[in-house]
Amino acid sequence: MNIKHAALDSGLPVKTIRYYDEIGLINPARDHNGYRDFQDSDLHKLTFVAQARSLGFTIEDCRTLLALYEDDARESADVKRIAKQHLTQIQAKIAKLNTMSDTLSHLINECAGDGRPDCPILDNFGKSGNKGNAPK
Amino acid sequence: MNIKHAALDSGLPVKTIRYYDEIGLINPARDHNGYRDFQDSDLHKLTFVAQARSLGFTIEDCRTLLALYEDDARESADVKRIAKQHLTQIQAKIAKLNTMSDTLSHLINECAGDGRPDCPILDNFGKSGNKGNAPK
DNA sequence: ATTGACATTCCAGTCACTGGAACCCTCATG
DNA sequence: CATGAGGGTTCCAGTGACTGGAATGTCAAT
Repeated sequence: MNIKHAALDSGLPVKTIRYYDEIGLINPARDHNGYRDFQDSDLHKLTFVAQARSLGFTIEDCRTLLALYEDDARESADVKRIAKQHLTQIQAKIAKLNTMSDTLSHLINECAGDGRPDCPILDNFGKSGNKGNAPK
Repeated sequence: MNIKHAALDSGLPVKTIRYYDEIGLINPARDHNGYRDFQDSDLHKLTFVAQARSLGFTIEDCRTLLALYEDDARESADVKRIAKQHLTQIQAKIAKLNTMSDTLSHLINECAGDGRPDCPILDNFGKSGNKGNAPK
């Protein structure tokens, strides 16, 4: 099966599949002409990674998860731990975005949005308010 | 005022301030020795950008917003429009993350997380489920 | 022989920094 | 006066996960 077919089947762009090959997530066979030749097992891996990526797992997580997927002696606890960690990160992101959304919504509501220069949004940005930030 | 002081005052890392100079967000004066010398106006800009960035605005948005901030003839409608667009993007991200969170929570709940290999999380990843994805 | 649709590799760019190397300046101390 | 600490400077490379483009190769059909 050629790469275009693999792309259509997995739902991934051709470029991305080549990239996954380059970083060693997959390792499809090659034809006499150097073209990649995808087997069902390669397709499964691509689908797997596509699913994991769509849930926001990093490539490195995908690598680990793929290894577990192929390991008959795996313990589901390992998978669950990775998933839980990732969920925590997602929820942290959501919390941060919700804070942003709230602040921004409030400012937008206050802003007349007309032809005059007065603007609570800009006013707010001009006032520090984040002095406590640790610059690391 | 030296860069370290500007960093403490603005809550931004020194490196980031140099970067903002490099990309032309700020343009502080220089001493005889080549050191940056920050005025109050530079500090205001840094604080402004720090605030906008903390709400997730891109650097390019910050550039536009800074220009509006300094434009006495601005129209608040311009600011509001940018803010609204950004809010929409934030909310789209939140929606996507919520979907991820829901799916992942569900899978985690189903997973025993013990020493056995059976794992609904991996099972789910192995099953396409995203055939409809447009690879672009 | 040429066209078109495939495929390949390699290089550069994205975004907003961040780390590190190599070096300069200034002041206080021994 | 040499040295060291603690500022500053520039430039280069790396991050994550692709994405775009150029230059080139392959294959079947016209």
